[in-house]
Amino acid sequence: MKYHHGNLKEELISSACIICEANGHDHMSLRSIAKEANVSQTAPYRHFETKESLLAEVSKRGFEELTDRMKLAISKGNIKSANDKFLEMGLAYLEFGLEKRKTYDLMHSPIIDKVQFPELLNAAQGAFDELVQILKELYPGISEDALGKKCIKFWAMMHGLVGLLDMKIDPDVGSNAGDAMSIVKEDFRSFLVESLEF
Amino acid sequence: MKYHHGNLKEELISSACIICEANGHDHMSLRSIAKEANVSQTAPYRHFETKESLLAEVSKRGFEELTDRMKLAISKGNIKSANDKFLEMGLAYLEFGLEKRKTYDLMHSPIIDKVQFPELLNAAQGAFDELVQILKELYPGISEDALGKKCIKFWAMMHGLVGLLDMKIDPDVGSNAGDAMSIVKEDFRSFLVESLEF
DNA sequence: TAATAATGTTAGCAGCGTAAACATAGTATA
DNA sequence: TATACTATGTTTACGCTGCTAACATTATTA
Repeated sequence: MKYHHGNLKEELISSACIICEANGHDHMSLRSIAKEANVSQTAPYRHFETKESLLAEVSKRGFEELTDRMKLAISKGNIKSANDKFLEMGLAYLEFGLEKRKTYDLMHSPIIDKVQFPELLNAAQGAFDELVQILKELYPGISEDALGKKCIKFWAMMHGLVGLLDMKIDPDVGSNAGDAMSIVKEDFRSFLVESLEF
Repeated sequence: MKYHHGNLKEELISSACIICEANGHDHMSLRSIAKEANVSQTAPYRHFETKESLLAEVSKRGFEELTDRMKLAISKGNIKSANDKFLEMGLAYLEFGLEKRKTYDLMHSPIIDKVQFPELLNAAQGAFDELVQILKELYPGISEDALGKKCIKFWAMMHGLVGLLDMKIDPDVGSNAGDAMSIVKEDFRSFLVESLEF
């Protein structure tokens, strides 16, 4: 076992991501993360000023994955119309929120002051921008003001939906969350279609 | 100073409510609450099994206040149409969320497992039921299924809005949040009106 | 009045985030 | 190559936390 780990920062982050999704950010200690990496309790402080800044990194990766999923969803070959893209993106958002619920919670938790972490703010903005793009396609020629309001409305709705659906899904489903998702999917599709007609 | 406090449970709860809104639930220790009530650190354990159960009580009161505000908003003398009621209720929700942001965060925080606190679940349902009532008035003869979807949509939107607006309000406004609110109010009104036309 | 239940205190445990002092290894410069 | 410097690790320790156990006091009830 060598004194210098070599890749500790990266390992701490990915361990933190795993522990966060497994236990939730409120049952996650710096010490346990350090232990996972076979390193002393205070070693993380050579790479992160505070626990919060490590959590900020986990949150940032969450937004990056969310953005990737949203991008992927609208780049499938068979998706052509802006309407379909919007639906697929909504589903991708919902899927991420439900599959990675604990990470999603961290991403929206007030324990991290996003203003203090510009890169995190940036990553969050990246996901939001995907929605902006789709809505621009969906409502060509829409004014900036109206666009802004539509974005907020849909973003708020999707965010709220994750919270509500999570409450409603039978907790017994547990690890078999994929099935619950497929049950929800069709409902969500018609739900979003209806929203478009709002 | 008498040995028995007489009204400790109640005082602990109201102290907790104040501290929560002042510091946020994540900067709130049982010990500090006990100190506030001039009582030993472990005295709260005669009234609450765990810290979580005290927080659950704080959360419950939050939902009760929210429900009260929603009820009050639609019972004003000059409010007659279902449409106006809906608008006023939306504003009341938004106001509560922004004015009592830290409490609102606790109410939606995953650190409290609502399932373990039926009274809390009940209080949360109470607020939701207010929305259901208004939407029933707004869409008379609507099917249960369609009603459910509309409820979720609006609830999700309002919840999401609180999160978004809180991000956008200039942090410098600080204690003068009332002014920021009045700026937001008119926007929100037109925003909700537009939503109704969705 | 005596037993019991309710409600308080004191002492102490293990876990936490974090700071300070020190140890070791890799890197740049002479 | 020797030496200084920087980066990255460890050890130790502090004060705070939620919580338990054992004990003290008061209120209630038989």
